[in-house]
Amino acid sequence: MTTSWADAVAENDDNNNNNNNNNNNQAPPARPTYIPPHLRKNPPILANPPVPAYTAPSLSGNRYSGGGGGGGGGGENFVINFAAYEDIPVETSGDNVPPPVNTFAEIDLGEALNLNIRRCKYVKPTPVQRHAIPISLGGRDLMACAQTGSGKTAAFCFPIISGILNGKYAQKPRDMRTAYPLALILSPTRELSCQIHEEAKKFSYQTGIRVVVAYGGTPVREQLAELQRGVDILVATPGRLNDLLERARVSLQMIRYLALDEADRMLDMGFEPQIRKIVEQMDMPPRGVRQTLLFSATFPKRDTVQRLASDFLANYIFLAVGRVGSSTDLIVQRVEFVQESDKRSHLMDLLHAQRDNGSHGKQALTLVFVETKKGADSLEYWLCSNGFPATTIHGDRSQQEREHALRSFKSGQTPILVATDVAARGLDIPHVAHVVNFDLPNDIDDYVHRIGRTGRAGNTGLATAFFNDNNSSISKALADLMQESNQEVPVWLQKHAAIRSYGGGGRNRRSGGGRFGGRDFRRDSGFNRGSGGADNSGNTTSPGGYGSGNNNPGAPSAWD
DNA sequence: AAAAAAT
Repeated sequence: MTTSWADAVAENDDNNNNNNNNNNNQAPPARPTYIPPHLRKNPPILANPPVPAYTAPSLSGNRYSGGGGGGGGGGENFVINFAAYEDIPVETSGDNVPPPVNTFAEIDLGEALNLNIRRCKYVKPTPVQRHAIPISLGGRDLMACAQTGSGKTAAFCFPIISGILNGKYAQKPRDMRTAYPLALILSPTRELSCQIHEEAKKFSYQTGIRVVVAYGGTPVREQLAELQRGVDILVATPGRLNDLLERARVSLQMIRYLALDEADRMLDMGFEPQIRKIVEQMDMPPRGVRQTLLFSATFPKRDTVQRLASDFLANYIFLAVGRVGSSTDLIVQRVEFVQESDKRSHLMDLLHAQRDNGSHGKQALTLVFVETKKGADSLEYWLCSNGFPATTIHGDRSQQEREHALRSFKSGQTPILVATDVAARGLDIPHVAHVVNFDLPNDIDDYVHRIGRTGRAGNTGLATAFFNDNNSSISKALADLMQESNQEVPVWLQKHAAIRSYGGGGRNRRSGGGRFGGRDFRRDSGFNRGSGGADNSGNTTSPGGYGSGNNNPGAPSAWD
């Protein structure tokens, strides 16, 4: 796997972190004599490391670090088609929304962070970054909707890092056993936490800020050791964090920043109690005292947003970044009517055809989504025994197996990955040529997430769905979505959808029906809208927003 | 109903 410059230094850094121990050797919460992390470490801040070739700012390309998931792999850089998102619809609402910026230079993120941004070859902020960073730097709470890969991680990491570097916080309690992070980033899957951790480490390089990750499925010992060396930013999944909190190995009383990634998913049934326990029932400072940033890849349902916002946020700003209509062309979506019993042989046909079309002897990466963990295992077995090298990732596999499967897939060693929805969100897997929805999800947002694993970063992608009568709940939403993204909708699907919609059956429409607009439910406050954020003139739109053929904001995007 | 997440 490609090892980026930042990965290499990050590893070196691990051997050096005993420099940083004074993190915890400090007196109980008092006021100001806090030593910012970048001063703890006896500078020379950023003296040695070579700044790799720095591409001059360009309007057409923004280099991206692909964020190595699964413990360091995949840090491939890829280029995002920037022109495609100059015209992305953006909505903000709330009191006194700070105006967006057009360049990183306009924001004072500090020298160290600026240098790291250049090292990561981030040339120009993405739309979500242009809006979210000034809002966060302004100390405001934020609810942001933007798809993964749109630069969300940086959008919440930059202000957190900058805030910690500039902050004058009370000293951390002196405590040998307990770690006192200043920022907490929660995410719903282990692999996603890994990915965020990797990125946050790159952004924090040589700032003295310590980023530690904690997630389950792996021995707790090493994570405890890392925590004891000191932690400023803790990235975690809820289960393991709760465990650490109960053991009093982590205290949240110093938390200044709380970020929830995939916030809508985090409040799913089953997750919510864990999150609430962490946020409301431990020792975390209340909302308004800490700064809270919620990021969601899809537009959360109305009641979810309201609950989230009213419980976790204080005087927040709502930000929604639309999807790129034009990039939809990069994903060709097909739907085929396949009976349950024919699915396997049909998949086989697809894979054969793909192999015959041959991308230069190398089989293109194919990601196959199924509904159940059991189904994933049995399909993997069947594929393997039929001569198609496949592996699988789902929640019943050990963490080791999961990470191995991901690596093996990414490297092309096993070019077919059978996955449950654990892999649908957030995970950055470059070079997926084909996404097969072997089993369609019930929720159209999950479909959008899944197909978004392909067609990334300017590559074309193919998404094939197997549809049968078990999927009628999604037919209307699927047909609408395909229509919106200029795909060919089979007549049989249109008919199916028409039956569903007759008499108000279209309940499972894209969450939030009118998609853009009307999603900040504090209708009484100001409502701004800007196209690409160039102007943030405070225009008031009627709820429903982008009705007038603007640019197809409901379509899925390739750069999700 | 399924998936994810602590041991």
